[in-house]
Amino acid sequence: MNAKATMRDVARKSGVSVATVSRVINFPGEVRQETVETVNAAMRVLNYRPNINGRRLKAAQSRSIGVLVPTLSNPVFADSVQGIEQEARAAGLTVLLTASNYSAEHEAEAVSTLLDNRVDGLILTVTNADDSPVVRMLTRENIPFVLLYNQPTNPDIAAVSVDNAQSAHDMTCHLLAAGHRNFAMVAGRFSSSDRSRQRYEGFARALAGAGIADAPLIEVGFEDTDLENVLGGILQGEKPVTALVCSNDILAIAAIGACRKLGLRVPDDVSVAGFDGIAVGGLIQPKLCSVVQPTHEMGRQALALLRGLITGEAKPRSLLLPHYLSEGESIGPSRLVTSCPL
Amino acid sequence: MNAKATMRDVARKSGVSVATVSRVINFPGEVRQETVETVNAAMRVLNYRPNINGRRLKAAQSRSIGVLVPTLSNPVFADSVQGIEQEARAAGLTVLLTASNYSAEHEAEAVSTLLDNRVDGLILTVTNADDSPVVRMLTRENIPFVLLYNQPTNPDIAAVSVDNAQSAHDMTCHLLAAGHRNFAMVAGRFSSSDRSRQRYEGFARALAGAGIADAPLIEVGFEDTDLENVLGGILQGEKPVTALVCSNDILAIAAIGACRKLGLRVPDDVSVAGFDGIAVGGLIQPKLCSVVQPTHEMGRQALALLRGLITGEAKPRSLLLPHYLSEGESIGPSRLVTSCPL
DNA sequence: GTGAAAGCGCTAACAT
DNA sequence: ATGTTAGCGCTTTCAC
Repeated sequence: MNAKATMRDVARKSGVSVATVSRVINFPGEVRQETVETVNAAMRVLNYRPNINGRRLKAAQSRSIGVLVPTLSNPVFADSVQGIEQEARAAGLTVLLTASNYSAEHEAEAVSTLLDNRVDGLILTVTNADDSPVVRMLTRENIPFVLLYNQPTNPDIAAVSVDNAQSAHDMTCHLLAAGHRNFAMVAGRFSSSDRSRQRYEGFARALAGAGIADAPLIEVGFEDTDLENVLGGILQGEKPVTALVCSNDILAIAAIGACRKLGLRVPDDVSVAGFDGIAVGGLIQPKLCSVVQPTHEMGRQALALLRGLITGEAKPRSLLLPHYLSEGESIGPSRLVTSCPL
Repeated sequence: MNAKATMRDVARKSGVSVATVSRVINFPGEVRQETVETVNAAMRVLNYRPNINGRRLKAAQSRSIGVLVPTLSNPVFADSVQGIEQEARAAGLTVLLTASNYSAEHEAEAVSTLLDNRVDGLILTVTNADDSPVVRMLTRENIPFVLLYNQPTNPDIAAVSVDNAQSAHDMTCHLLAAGHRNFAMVAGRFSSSDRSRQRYEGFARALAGAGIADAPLIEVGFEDTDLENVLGGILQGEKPVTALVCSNDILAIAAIGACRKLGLRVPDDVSVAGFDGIAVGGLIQPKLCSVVQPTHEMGRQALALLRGLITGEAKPRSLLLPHYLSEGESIGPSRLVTSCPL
């Protein structure tokens, strides 16, 4: 039925030319008031809706942006997408969304699809910002883009993140100050997340500064929710770990669950620290101690920066947003501190 | 620099016509092998990328779909979007995402923007499926769409959901069976969520069946995370509520937190039930007892149905997917059950 | 197997 | 203030 009225139909119906209709839509000020009304009436009657594809073809820009995140299942990403989407809506930009499932292959494909869609720019989280085919492609093709959560070494790459290494360092020092000496880190696969690696580096550096060199690193897949087996060994050995630093909150929450199953109390027997500061961390028992990132704000800022890049008003730059340690009951003093004052 | 090679550039470079280039892209079988290779080579050299807007303008369909959810901050929506996105990617469809923040006004605007983008169809969760300007608009404009989570009365509207009333009924019966007689429901604003209302109806019906008529209803905004004040009254009065049914898991988790702050133990003093079955519910202590919806699968099915509607192979229909009660420790016997066998 | 040309719906000179 | 017209990049008859 409603075979989509075109501008011509509107023009015909209101007895003007298509140019005038176009003007009514884009620059109503340049058209006589009376004509404007006639045309608007015709549009309403015909239930006219401009075909954005015609416009885009002409304008050579789409007023849309692409967003690529590893997954929406981790609230840290969902929240920033929420922030991006809000800002984008306010700016009249359409958001095209895709997820990579932490796979570098999917990343490349997904970005390619986004580019096929002629997005004006992209916001994305890649597995490894310092060695990314996607980043190279975008740079080569001269497409405005902003990395989110990634913290690239190259300062000429636009990025919005927290200082991953530094914040992991902070968290580790916090645990050292609580008397812990026996550490382990549970980290998402480095090959899937440079953030995870950077956080590990901060962790290791803090320990090195305290003269601790033997903290085990446990890399896990991002789907692993059952940490019981993998943690059993280090938590129950003869030199049991008392402080578990996790590279994100999802892992931390899973770790707390695993501890419990192993009959260990958190934080009495083992302290658990997380990363990201997702909302549920504050709702669980014990409240999760975490490095809080301003996720929503990061999304907004990423979009703001991207808009600048698109218009050419901004140059690519790395934004390091402030992080902080949330208060939380998942961290306590080391049970092994007996007679050894720090 | 890279002023975007067009099909003409490729044609010129490879000494053929644009028609042939187009064929190489769309029907390589119809072109001589040798030509195909020449053209492909030219495309590679020129770093050619088809302009989808030209194609869309011509084809009058966009191979894109719009997705509208209340928020991405609730995992129940984030997860289904994840499911939609996965399926869409597999089907070569682009996803345009927007959020309404539970506002009917935003809904209308957002859908309008999506339609401006000439999406082939939409998947959306509206505040009230039975009285929705958006649903009317889509129906009028004859745009394929599938409601997600909404459970409309009209069976001719395509929808994918669980049976909200029935599942709330199930949950309430479960609590009745545990000996509870003093109920309250904590529900998201009915004006923002028809699901919430439907769940309340199931709740009320179950209680009516048990001869209980005075269970308080507490409607809260979707941003309310602090339930302490609002729950204090009913949990500590002279006839304290022992069973709290919440219209979603976020509320339930917040409710458990509130109980704790009020000095009440869950489930010893008060049982708390949730809705949705989000993953974190299984990670908190006590494990949340909830009505589980197959969120991811619902997203996938919604997309599958939408695809059918778009191609015309399917007719609109309401899909009711099975729900189940998760095991959880947030529900226990009523502490008031002393000598009163059910 | 390949090319010429029309046209998708829109915008923007340019003309009146 | 309004109309005419030439494309934007692509697909698709229809010829050859």
